[in-house]
Amino acid sequence: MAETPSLRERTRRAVRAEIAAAAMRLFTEHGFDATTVDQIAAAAGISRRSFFHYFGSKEDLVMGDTAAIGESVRAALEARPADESAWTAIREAFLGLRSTHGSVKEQLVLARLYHDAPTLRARHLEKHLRWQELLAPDIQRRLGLPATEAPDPRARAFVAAALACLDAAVDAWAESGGAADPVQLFDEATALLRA
Amino acid sequence: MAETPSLRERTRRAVRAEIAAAAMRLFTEHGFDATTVDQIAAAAGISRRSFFHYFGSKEDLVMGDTAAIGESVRAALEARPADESAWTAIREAFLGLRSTHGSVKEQLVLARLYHDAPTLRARHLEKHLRWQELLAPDIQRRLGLPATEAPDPRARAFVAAALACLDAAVDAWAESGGAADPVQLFDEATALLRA
DNA sequence: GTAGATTGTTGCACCAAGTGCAAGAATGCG
DNA sequence: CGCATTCTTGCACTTGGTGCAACAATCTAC
Repeated sequence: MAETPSLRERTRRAVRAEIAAAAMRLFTEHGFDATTVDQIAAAAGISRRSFFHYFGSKEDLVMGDTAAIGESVRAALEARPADESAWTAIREAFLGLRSTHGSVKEQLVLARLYHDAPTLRARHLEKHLRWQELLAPDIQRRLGLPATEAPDPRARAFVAAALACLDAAVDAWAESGGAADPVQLFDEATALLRA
Repeated sequence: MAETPSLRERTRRAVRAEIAAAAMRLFTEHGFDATTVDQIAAAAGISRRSFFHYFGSKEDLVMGDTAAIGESVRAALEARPADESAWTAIREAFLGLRSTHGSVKEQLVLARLYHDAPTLRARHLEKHLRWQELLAPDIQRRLGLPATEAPDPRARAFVAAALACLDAAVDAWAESGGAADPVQLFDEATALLRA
């Protein structure tokens, strides 16, 4: 099943990983916004132009393939039992996100970056907007709303609210240095919304 | 009460209004992102450099003083009866937003701009992040959560969810061309969250 | 009205993120 | 080995945005 990637593909991935590693080093040291693409390229031993050959933007270094991750969340959501409630289903779909990216330590570093780099925060929120459209149709069904061409605003609001709970939970988890339980934080946040 | 502004202040405001008007004309015609600052400056009969003397950024043309508006929402929220529920209080505080900006027609144009200009959407979401911090303390009290130094993540999630409902409602209202009732849309969205 | 301080306007140079293009170097593959 | 493909790079350009300094306009006090 695992098609062996060509040598070119393998070296390409290796270079990508090297650039990303060099960038993360700089980001954690000087912050995301204070690090320029020129510095990253220099640290990775490539030209500025080549950097943009590997990553479409500085944000891409941190964010990964947001479209693919969004798709995986949608798939996880749609794989939940059809009669499961919207809240439960989206909760379980979100849980799958924990395993997709690197180690817990790396996730903490990323969460910290997201937390204090304004441009990253903005991109993060834009990503959630796209996810909103992606997840809304399934949620719309689970909420008992009739299927429509464009997503029902109520379903969109629901997904956005769930993502807001997720963000708040991850944020609080990052601020606690990894001590708090993000799943519990999420559950508490959603519980309070319904009270 | 109304301190007469100096001549300087009055002309400054007049110029600001002129620039904004010229910009809105270009925005509605070519879109926000496709309109450059140079074009706006040229249309307003000033230099590019002077434009940035009046507005800190292109987004400022559309967004107004976000900090001040956020403050007004916070004030409205805190002015609600102390025993009012979080949902009701924030709903009423949001209602005050309708009267602050121009006519309904202008609001529709703005909502449309927000809807299809990615950079504006991003700024809009960043603005809501700041409002989140602003409104969280009061909501935290209304939710019966103990007061803390940094806002409780549950209160932040609550405010973010309410803002998400507001956004969804305004968005759907704009898409309907002003036909739908945004207040009703908001109420339906929040009701569904609690079900 | 005029002198002087304040404020507004503008051009210039600069930074940072991107993008398109085309030349040249490196490299995988037959 | 040679050829075609791909990688890398430099260069010029766009767009938003900032700091600086010269110059013009205007307000104020005498």
